Amino acid sequence: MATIKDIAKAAGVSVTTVSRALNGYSDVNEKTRTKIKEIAEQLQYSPNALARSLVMNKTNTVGLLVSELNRSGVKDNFTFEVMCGINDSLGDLGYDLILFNTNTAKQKKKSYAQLSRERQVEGVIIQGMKKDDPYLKEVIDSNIPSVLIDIEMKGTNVGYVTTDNEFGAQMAMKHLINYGHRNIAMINGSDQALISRKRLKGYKKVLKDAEITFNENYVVDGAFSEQKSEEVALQLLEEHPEITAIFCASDLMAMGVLKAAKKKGFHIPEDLSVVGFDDITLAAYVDPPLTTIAQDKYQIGYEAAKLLIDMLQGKDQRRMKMLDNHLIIRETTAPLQR
Amino acid sequence: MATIKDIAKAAGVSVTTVSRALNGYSDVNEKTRTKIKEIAEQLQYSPNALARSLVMNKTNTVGLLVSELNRSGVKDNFTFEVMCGINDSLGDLGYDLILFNTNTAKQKKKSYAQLSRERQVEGVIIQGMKKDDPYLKEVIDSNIPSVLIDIEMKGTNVGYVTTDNEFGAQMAMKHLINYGHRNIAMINGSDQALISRKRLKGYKKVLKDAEITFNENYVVDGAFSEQKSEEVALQLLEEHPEITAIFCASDLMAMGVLKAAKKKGFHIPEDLSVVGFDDITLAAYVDPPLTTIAQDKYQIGYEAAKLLIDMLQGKDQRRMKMLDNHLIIRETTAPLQR
DNA sequence: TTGTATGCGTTATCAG
DNA sequence: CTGATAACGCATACAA
Repeated sequence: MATIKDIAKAAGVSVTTVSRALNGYSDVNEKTRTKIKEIAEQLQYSPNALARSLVMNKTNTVGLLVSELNRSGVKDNFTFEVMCGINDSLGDLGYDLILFNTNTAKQKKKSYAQLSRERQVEGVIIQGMKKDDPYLKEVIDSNIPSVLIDIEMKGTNVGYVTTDNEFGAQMAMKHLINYGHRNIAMINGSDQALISRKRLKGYKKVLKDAEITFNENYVVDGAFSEQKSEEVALQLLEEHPEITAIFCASDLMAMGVLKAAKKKGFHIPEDLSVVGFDDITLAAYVDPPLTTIAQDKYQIGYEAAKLLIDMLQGKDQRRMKMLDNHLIIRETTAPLQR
Repeated sequence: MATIKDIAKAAGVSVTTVSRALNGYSDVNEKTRTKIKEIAEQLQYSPNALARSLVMNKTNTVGLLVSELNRSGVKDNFTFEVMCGINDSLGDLGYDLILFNTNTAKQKKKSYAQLSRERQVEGVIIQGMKKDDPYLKEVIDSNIPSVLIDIEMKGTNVGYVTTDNEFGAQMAMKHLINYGHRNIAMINGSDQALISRKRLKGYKKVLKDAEITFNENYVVDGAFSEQKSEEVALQLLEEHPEITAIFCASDLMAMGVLKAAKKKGFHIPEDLSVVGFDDITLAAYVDPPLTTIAQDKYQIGYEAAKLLIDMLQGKDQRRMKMLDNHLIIRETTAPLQR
């Protein structure tokens, strides 16, 4: 636990000199510097980031706020991959990442600004927050630089990163239309999520372009849940036997549809084509492997961190970043059988 | 950015009094306290954890060091689930978690002790480290309280959390033996991992108990890799057609075996029984669903954090924790066909 | 080129 | 019950 003081004493100089020598200032005798460096090494000195941050008013630390980072939601590795991207990006940029441990109970006790200020983070990346989360308003109102993932909201100090959900949905739908499908249903996530609205928009757009009348009964809410989707899909297929394809706003929901189809004795993809969204790891492993719109989750995280740091440095004025998705054709889609 | 000073000024008292009032000391007039609290609220005050840590010499922060927290290794959610457990546990205990962003290049520049001291963490949890990682020695040598996950090493300030790998392997093997199998192969992970040795030990133990001679040609190295396992399994099944069951030291490797079996036209589980280890999310989704030894990954993380904090508080003398595993029978194992 | 003094925001000691 | 003062480890303006 050697401090700058110990080095100063050992080297017979003042702490000032040590500080400057170690931080590469030019106005220090090279002999002195080498001597100090040697001693520092000997003593296994490493600067106390706390003290430094305190005096410099700069922590080089970013907070990560993940709603409900717990047992649930482990099934899709979305969160984790984003996190890896964030971590790598911050590493490249010389920042550290601190995980905000919070939950609804704690949120009531401490405001967003308090949480952030307490830990003296320079900015925060926020993931998995619902649109109706009370914290969201605080985020916007606070002047803490923040980057939201998949929530398109901007403020003076707030930016976001997302993928092109609308175009992604269009790719999925075009794929189905090209395969001759016309009675295409959609299992969407909750309305609360912006991505749901975007994906619905893409769905409608393609229908319109293909001159297919939009049927609102064809769009049901799967709440981003596998089980819920299984239920609604079962009902949907029951009520509308003419449906030959389903576009799902997430892979997890698509997996629910697959289960529903199996229960009804449907053979996939011959009797029903299914397209998912996300390309979670499971997508390639379910039976049959899922055709889906792949999001580059790692990249989302990487760009989010980059955007945040750019914002901190006043380098980014747009405060948003939209990434491309792409279609992965596996085995849950097939040309329409006549 | 209100500080304790601002409050003191606004309340017309000294900073000392503010500090004590806010920290719940008894020796402060209740009237003064309420007044101070009001002002604090008004000013949206929250204490600067940095300053506090500096003077108290206590950061309430724990570091998490994950080897290669990047794109690779995302396939199994092991790391992530452990992390969730750590996060929750630390939240319960009032600690924060900071992610150490490190890689081999950075490790060369900065020692473990330096890394830890720099960030002033009170302790570190280490996950996914190989036994031959040069950092490991540093961990042991440093006096930084550390908890290793799945590396059974103890030191004055070093403890570990693991699951009962030997017994887990025994359960897997007993299951196969009970099904009548006698020619049971094993695909193990790399020798570098302690868990591999433990699992091998369990494998041998059960063979011995069942009075089956151990055949060293039946044990091959799958390097914890799906692809490598597919290769070695293919060769194994080629050379030893008498084998009717394979115990794999990880689910990922078991998935490789499943692929190999498919290539050979084997029907699972009729022609070959397969047992995995870990119970990663994919295990339930591969075709057919994998019989495996489940580890409670979340719990591993939870206990690791708990152990670390206990160690910090001098509460734990044993410095180790072993968790139970359990067998999950799915559809890759069946009674031996005669 | 080097040293002295000051301050970052907080808590602890001790005197009043 | 309250306040002045020192201290934590470091960086920096200013003086020498």
